[in-house]
Amino acid sequence: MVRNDIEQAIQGALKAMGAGEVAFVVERPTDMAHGDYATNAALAAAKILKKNPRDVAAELQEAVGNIQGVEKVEVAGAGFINFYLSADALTEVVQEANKEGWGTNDLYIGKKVLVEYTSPNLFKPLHIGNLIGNILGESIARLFETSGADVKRLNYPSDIGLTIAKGVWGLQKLGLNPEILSELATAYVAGNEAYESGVGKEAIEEINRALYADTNAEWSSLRAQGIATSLKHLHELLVRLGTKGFDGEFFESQSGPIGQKLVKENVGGVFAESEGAIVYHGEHTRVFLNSQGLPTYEAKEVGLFELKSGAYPTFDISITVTGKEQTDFFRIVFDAIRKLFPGKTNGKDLIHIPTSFLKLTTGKMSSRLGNVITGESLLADLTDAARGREDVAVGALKFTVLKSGSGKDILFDPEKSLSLEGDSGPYVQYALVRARALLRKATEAEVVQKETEPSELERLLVHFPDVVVRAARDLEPHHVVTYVTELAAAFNSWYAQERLIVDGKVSAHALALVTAVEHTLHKGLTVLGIPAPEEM
RNA sequence: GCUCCCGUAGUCUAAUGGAUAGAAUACCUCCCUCCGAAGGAGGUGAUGCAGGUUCGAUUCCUGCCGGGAGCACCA
Repeated sequence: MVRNDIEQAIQGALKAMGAGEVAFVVERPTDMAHGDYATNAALAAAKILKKNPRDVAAELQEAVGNIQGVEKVEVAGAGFINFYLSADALTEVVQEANKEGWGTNDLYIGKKVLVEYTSPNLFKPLHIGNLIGNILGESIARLFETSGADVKRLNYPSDIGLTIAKGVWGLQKLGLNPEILSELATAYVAGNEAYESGVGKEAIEEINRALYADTNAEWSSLRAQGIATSLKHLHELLVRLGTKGFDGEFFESQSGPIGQKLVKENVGGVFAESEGAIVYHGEHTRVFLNSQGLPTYEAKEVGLFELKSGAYPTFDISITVTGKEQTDFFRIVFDAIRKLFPGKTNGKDLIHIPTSFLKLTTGKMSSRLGNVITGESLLADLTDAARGREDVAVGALKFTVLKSGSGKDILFDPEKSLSLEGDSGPYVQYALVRARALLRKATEAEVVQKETEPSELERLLVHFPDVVVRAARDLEPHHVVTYVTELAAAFNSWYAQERLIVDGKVSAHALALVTAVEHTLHKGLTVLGIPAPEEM
């Protein structure tokens, strides 16, 4: 790539000038008028060399000499050096963009990465928060894959505990069918109300204990049937969202006992007893086993790590995607896990990626089911808005979730928040569909060689691989969203001004260009997990 | 109270310490006899406040104001 050549030329020139240690970047300028690449090397070196930045820039400009693929080097502004690619180099980029490996990189080559996401409670209806985690996690997994990693997708559903007991209570009390999802939801709501109001509290706690101990065949059976129904539904919904299947599923009913045992064995070491509970004294104290000796969420994470590292002992990076309110929790729990498993965690990254809250605009919610919007109903409403196209609806939802940095709150107005116009999934999908329609038409046209001026499109395409690398490095899919939106806008603008097919003839270069745009939009959407429709 | 996160056009949002803070939406003009108008061209409009570091600050530091989250037996 030309960028690497530029970097090396600058590095060499700096060295010759006695400023070899200076840190500099070669990046895309904010404005295309400033060229295809720009560097701050002169600005950075000026201080060390005790010279005027513009003079240093002029010297550097001289020293870098000719670089293959660079047509023009200019000094601008306070001391920036701008590089303009030659028409040949841009043509080469278009050729590159049409190859299979376009947009892939080797940032995580040879790394094994575990991405845990979605992780719902199996007796509660899947809500928007679960969807957000799934959407972000899937995109993170794809970013790793496109950067060379061996990715394992993991799901960690909650299949035991008070919530499950509430559902089982409701199923039994109301005589509902655990094989029907809506009845499962009704059972949970009823159980939750009974628990909150106090009338069913004792009965539900009894069920909870019996489920843990597996001492009541009827209750255990209701639980098992409910879990099976819920899991089946989950997997079906995730297919509709475009999530690749999970490589592994670990359940809380497994992690609990394992974590309990591990914590118990390390009292006096990593853990300590305090007020009858077993705690970890980290940045602040957290309870791992409650005073009845039962594992808390913390201990279950310990058990989960044992399960994960047992199934994938050679992992390099372990990602957990959950709500951002758990950020502090994971800081301490990961700390405890490192102390408990020094050998298994040495040299490995344990990373928590926080998902944003979806803030619901008030007032509109009372007419809906309870006070949550289910993933199901959201998708249905969006599909209606998208004229019956679920792939467009999924695109709109995913785009909205992924377009801003992770952890930032999303304001969600069910009536209008998920726009299908402007900065949106459908906008990008539409540009792609247009490009594809054009390419279909062009198959009937005669291809001719014709001189064409390089357009803004080529100059945008250049940066796609760098954008993917940055997104993968920062674990921030929104960089890709921003880029893909920009490319779609540039293509729509091009489309309004230019004609690809004139009198049954197409220029070979223009055809390659449109193909490259199509390919790049497709790759970009794919890495985000957004559907790329043929027509709409 | 302690800790962490966040304040950018009316709204939503981008900017890896860099050039004239970039989009979208809403609002106001235009553009479908022409490869798909879920589109295109143009216009109005923004860094909470006060200091500091730097050649250069939306970005880093300090204080204040405003919002959110977490802080012992829930997950």
